[in-house]
Amino acid sequence: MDEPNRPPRRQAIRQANEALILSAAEKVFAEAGFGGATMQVIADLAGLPKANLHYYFPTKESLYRSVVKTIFHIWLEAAETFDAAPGPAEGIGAYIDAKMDISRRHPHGSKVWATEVMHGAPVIQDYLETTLRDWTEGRARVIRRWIAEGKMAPVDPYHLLYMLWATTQHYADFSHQIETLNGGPLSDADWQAAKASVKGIVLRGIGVV
Amino acid sequence: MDEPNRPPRRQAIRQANEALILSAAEKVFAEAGFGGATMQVIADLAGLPKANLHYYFPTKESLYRSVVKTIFHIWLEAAETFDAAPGPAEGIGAYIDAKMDISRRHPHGSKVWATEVMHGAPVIQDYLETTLRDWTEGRARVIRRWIAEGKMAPVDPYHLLYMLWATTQHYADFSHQIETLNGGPLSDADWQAAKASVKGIVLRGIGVV
DNA sequence: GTTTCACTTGACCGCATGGTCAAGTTGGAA
DNA sequence: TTCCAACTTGACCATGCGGTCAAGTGAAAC
Repeated sequence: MDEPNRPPRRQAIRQANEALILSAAEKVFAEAGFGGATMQVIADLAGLPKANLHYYFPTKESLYRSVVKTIFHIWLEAAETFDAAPGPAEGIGAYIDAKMDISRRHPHGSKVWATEVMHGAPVIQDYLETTLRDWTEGRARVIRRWIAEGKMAPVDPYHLLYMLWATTQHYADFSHQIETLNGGPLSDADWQAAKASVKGIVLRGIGVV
Repeated sequence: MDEPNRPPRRQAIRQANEALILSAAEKVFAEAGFGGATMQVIADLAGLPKANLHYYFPTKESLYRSVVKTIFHIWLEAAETFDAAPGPAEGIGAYIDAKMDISRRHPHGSKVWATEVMHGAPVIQDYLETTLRDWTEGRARVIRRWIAEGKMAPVDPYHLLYMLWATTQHYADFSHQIETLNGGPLSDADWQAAKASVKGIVLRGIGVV
């Protein structure tokens, strides 16, 4: 972006504080929603005075916006797995793995994104209409090609993608419900089983393996 | 419950007003979250003075609680489809149909539920631990029986149920994203296609049809 | 050493919001 | 007709919140 020339020490402090605030904000926004979150609580969690938050992020909304964009870009990176794959077994299998890993490592971000979309995407509507639309159409083309090449069953690419998104993000967004039914947090083995189950049903469902 | 003896005319007014308020509250809570929703906005949407809301629902939280319980009971009714079915093709197929129909007819309620669970289920935790846990264990038993009878592939019942919940509710919770990608609201035909896609992938994925 | 400027922070402000209240109004029992 | 309880409603209050501000502090440039 447009980083002004800053001495390295200062810049390090800035980056560290911004990361601290973003991390705290992600958690608080996820657990309380935008309206329920307060700058004071975020400040306390970050270990900074409230006024300091407003120094780095002028308004609550600008802070929120940064949090939402962070998770979105993490997801976009997971897209890489989709592209270079020779067929659906590898491409979709790896995409499920990648998204499940993100659900495990960034559950807060996923929840913030979900809430944002449920509220009508007031701050990232433009992303939906540009970046996400392009990305989705691109993958849909790949899926249609695989179908044409006889590598998978003829399913609607969009509804398949919705199923992938829904299922993988469910493990982040509804983690509380899952953990309640599971009698506690998911272990490493539980996560492996979850990934295997999802991949098994989806891949067999689209005629692969 | 414990309805006091009330003259029929009065009771009709009461029921009508409560329904009016609940409907408005469901929409506002879904679109703004608990913290973002205001009693004033709900009152305006219901066409009643704010003080009147507090007459029927003493606090904002009690109103919210009623909204959450409403959608939960609607979902429980959809469970009926699961029980009497002779096998997974009919049982799970009908369950998907039922839940997709609910997503279409009650998108607001689904969003409120999703937000509630994402926030750690502060007001319905007991429901998760009792009603939902029992329901889930019951269906898991049915699925295991179907597997034992060779009627479907051996998949983990819980992860299968999570996939069903995630996928069907996605069409309600992420309706805004779906409509953006779709270029507008889903038509009757779109919904039919969605149901067919979901059923096709899931049923084939568990070795049915 | 001096100056400068990014950064820190406690105190403060205006406003919106959930909730209250007391004065009505209405429907129905006697 | 009388009376009571259910219901309605505008005005009001206390609180918590996002955001501001002005007085600091300390690291780097000269």
